[in-house]
Amino acid sequence: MKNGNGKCAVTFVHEDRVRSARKALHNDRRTLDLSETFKVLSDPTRLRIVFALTKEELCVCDIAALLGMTDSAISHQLRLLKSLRLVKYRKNGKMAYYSLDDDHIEDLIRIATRHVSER
Amino acid sequence: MKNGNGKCAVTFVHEDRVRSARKALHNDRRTLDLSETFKVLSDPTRLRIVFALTKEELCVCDIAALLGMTDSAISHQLRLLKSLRLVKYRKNGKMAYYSLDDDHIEDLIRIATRHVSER
DNA sequence: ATTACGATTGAATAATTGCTCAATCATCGT
DNA sequence: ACGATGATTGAGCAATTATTCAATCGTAAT
Repeated sequence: MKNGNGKCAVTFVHEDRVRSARKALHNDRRTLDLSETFKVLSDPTRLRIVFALTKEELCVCDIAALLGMTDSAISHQLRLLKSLRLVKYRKNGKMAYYSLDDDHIEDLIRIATRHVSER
Repeated sequence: MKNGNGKCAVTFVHEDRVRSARKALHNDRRTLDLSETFKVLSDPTRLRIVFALTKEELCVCDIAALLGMTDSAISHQLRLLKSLRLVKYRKNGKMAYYSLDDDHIEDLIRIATRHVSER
């Protein structure tokens, strides 16, 4: 008989290892928070925004000019970055000045850079 | 007249800052590589797989049992993780044993964890 | 008050993505 | 050789997502 249900025969699983590995799992809330943090950095546009903000405090308009995109597109992405606390902003008159909110972000980028440049 | 093209009036951009920020941008290849690395960690299922593999070397079947998913779904995700060199595997008979390929991954998770747990 | 402009927002669209299902491959045991 | 099993693969579907477009908000200047 074919093993049609897409699951392995339970008796052949390494039960001890699975039980041990289970301890390394986080709760759903934590797992989701982590995945969202990585997700916000998983878009090239948002990454470029972050790169730019490591150097300078910029307004929406600056970033749009720098990346050759519309203010609207940038504003949408900044809202995401803001909601996950990667960037913060201050308002001055009509302008909104954005900057990085968290030192960890640069660390994340540094390590990921090391990962992609090796081998 | 309304500013209908979605762009700011160029004369009001902070040209000096934009020029400075431009230096922080990476080339497209590097930016894309980085974003893909973050993207592979941006899915809860893949994150759980990585968590599990920090503790134990596991076969596809083990991971499927641990996460309560089909072998197929896990295999698809492992292929992604493998293609971005987050995991490696060795074959032994019918089984494929997966493990983490890179120390940086655990660093990434540690720092991201710090980010989400603060504040 | 009116006008202009930087910024934000919501709806719509096109593209991407995670999973399922079914088929297939590779290997082991008989 | 054959059947069973772990693993892989491709097509297809539902859900998510990045950007555009148009409308709107808030502030500054006249």
